Amino acid sequence: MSTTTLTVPVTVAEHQACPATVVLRRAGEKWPGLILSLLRDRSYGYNELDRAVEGLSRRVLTRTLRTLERDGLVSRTVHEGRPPRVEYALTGLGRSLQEQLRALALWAVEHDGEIRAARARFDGA
Amino acid sequence: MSTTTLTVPVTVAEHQACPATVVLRRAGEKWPGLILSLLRDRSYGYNELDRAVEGLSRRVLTRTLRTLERDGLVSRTVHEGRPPRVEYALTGLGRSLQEQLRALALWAVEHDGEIRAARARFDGA
DNA sequence: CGGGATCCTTTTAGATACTG
DNA sequence: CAGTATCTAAAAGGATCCCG
Repeated sequence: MSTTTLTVPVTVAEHQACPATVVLRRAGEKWPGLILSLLRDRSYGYNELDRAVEGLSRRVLTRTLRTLERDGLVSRTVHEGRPPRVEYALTGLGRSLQEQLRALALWAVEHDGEIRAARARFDGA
Repeated sequence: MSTTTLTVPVTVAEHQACPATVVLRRAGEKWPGLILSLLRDRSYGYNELDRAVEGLSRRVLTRTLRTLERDGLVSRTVHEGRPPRVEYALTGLGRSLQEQLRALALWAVEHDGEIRAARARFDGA
């Protein structure tokens, strides 16, 4: 059994360079988590994603997909033909991350009541 | 055994209101994750945190602590005396979230190489 | 259909100075 | 010691128009 030691970075540079920080920040962005959730069930075309997610602008959708692709989380496959179709799907790495994010999402849903209660208490006082 | 179904919100409003989104966004902010990591081992005083985290401005530190406190993740205890001391510590809820975030951080560290390789591939092409 | 380019608004973070 | 107030900078998100 292997033990992984996770040291806490304390300087700005270390913190910013830490892979954990980078992943957390990416996950905390507005759309990537939602895109990864959708792709969990099946692959999507570009406009299909655009329609599936109301309120997401094409600029941001494109930027989000490029970033996910660059990080190896999502694959982009071009199918020639009429009309052309570009297919986005989770990679193995993407699926792996999606599962981690899902665990965090489940935590959030489970503890939502506690958080709301804490806020009510704080705001009341 | 209970089954929790996690539906994917598709509209902007749903997505923004979803507790999972809120938690992810908070976790993705620049400092909360680091603060929670530090508090995992022991409690800290205000200036102690300020010194421990190089490059974090007091304004942001205060705001971060207030938010964590409001969400019930961190407790703030005032010890009267000379000099006065305010002690910040994880609550049970905070500890619970910290463990989740730690799991994600471990994932990030484990898969950092894959992500970097994917980026190199993408940038090369 | 599947984008890229340009311009603008909102959100988040940081610098600096001051206070009970 | 433990903050607050004010102001500025940077990053994320969005609207709109154009193109192969």
